[in-house]
Amino acid sequence: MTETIQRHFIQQIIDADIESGKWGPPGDRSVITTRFPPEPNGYLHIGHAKAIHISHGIAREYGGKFNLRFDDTNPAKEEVEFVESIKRDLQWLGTKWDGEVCFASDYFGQMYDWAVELIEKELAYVDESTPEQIREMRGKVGEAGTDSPFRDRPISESVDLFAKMKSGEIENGKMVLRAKIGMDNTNLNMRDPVMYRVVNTPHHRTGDQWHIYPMYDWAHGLEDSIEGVTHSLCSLEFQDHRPLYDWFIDAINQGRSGDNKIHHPQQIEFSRLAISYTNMSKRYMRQLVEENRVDGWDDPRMITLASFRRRGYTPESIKDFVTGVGVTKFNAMTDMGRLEGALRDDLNKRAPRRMAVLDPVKLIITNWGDGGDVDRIEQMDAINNPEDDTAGTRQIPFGKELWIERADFMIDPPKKFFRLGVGREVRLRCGYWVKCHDFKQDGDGNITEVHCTYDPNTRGGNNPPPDEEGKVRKVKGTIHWVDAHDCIDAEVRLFDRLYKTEKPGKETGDHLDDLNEDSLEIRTGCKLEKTFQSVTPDEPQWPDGIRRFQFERTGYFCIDKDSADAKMVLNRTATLRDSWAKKHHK
RNA sequence: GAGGGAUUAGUGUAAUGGUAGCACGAGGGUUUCUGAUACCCUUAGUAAGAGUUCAAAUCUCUUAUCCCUUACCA
Repeated sequence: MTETIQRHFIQQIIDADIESGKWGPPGDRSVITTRFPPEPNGYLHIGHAKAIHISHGIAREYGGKFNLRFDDTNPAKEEVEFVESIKRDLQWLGTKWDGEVCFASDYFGQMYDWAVELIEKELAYVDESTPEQIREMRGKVGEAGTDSPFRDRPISESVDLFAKMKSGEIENGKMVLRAKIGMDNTNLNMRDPVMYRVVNTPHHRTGDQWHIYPMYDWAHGLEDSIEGVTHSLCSLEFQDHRPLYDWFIDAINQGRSGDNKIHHPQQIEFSRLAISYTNMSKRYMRQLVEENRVDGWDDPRMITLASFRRRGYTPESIKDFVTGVGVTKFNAMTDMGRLEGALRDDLNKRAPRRMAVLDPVKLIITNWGDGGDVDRIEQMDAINNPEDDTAGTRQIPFGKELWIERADFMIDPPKKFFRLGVGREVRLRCGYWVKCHDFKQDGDGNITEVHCTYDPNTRGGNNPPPDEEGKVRKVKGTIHWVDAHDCIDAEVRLFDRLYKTEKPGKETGDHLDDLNEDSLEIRTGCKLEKTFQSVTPDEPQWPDGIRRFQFERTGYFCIDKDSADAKMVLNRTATLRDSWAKKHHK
């Protein structure tokens, strides 16, 4: 059987480029250069992870280069905090950029010179119209715009005014530099687009050195060109900008020849990531943070990379997920469940097992003290991870009184309920088999105690020996537990989706209308096995330092940054799949 | 009312004129000291119509639907 390696459409374009020698000697793969160009105006989210993965993956695959470049062309919205968080997130993902971090602001001088060149070639002019007038003159879809009265001003006048804009003599909004392309273009982006505007705001890197800042369309292709990017990969909404991207580079190259021509990268667009029950809008996220509807940019319910990290997601699972969604031009809606699936796949293999009771009820073994040793504590062997032979074992205490999960006992259980009820027997994971004979309730009918007897022949969860007739007693269910006198109290945070609709904000236009008010449940008084914190030398370490566990039968958890020695705080990363619950919700 | 993209099982994604596959989901089963995991089985698709061709998911045309574009944001 021949294995066909599937190539997505961008890889196919690059394969063809390499064969034809478009960027260098035919067959030379190392010329391929990509970049990730975030604006430092917010935190990276899972959608960025897709973009990073595509561009970075291509550079690595071809043995080329991958740049991290901050597109810091708007000082009004950008902050150093975001530069730092973006670098941190990239490092967490395991994405290594080549060379030094790049900044668009490092190219401001070069861009300015090129802009002057365009003015001198009569391809750009300074416009003193107001923003409103410019919008008016741009026209509408389907009808042509009108020329600005400043469109044909003398070159020298534009050169002088542009210099004044640069030196800070002009107020915000009074003047812009525009490209002279044509006001009747069917593509509105091409109707004499603004190249520079005046922004008299200090820049987080260049301070007050500049008073004009380049617009995205003018800047982006030049940044790519300067860095020798071959394939400038971006999302679908930039398709209409590609003609402009090309126009600006062609305009600079107009009148140049040979080696004087600047490098002309190729922009290719792919569809951005969309996940049900979330919204990738930075504006929405910012609003949630600023209005304190969540606990900061790394609130575990958000979809920033920082929030996934805090919630306990692994970088590997995020990479697996974005790999799985593929690279196309189709506006796909990816099911949230796929992300959880990728997480479970990874954590199932790696997360050490522990026992924890989230909603505790006391279980009392009434025959425990029959030999007069009521306070006896036995140490039970427990396998740290059945999926990982190298993870070793640990010992956990077992005594007369245990905590079990409230949901594991029913007064009047249905036939298929494989847990406790009066007259039913279950296996306590790594412990003994216990049979229930009684229970206690408080005045409100809540269960307060479950009374059982244990079978000494079933230690360590093993099956008891066959009876005289050779029949082996069996038990259908296994439940988890924690020794009541030797355990740790903890706060556990359970998360549900932040939004209750598939496309937040779609219906009313305001995403806040779709906010799930019950997205956070804080449980206190949860009981963790005493040994939960002690990592045995056999157990794997997490490279990012986040401690992750599987609490058997309840899900994956990690230690939150709010934890202190006196108060343990855990986040539930994800539940385990639960076919029992699924069946009974129907 | 313009321009630019897109449309393949429920979802996502392959097949680039020559057998429509894969993954997830869903349903069922086996195994099991986690109702987890693992394994097995089942499930269902080329948006509609026309044309070119020996042959069309693939090329052409028409229609439908969805997304993007009317910032001195990126």
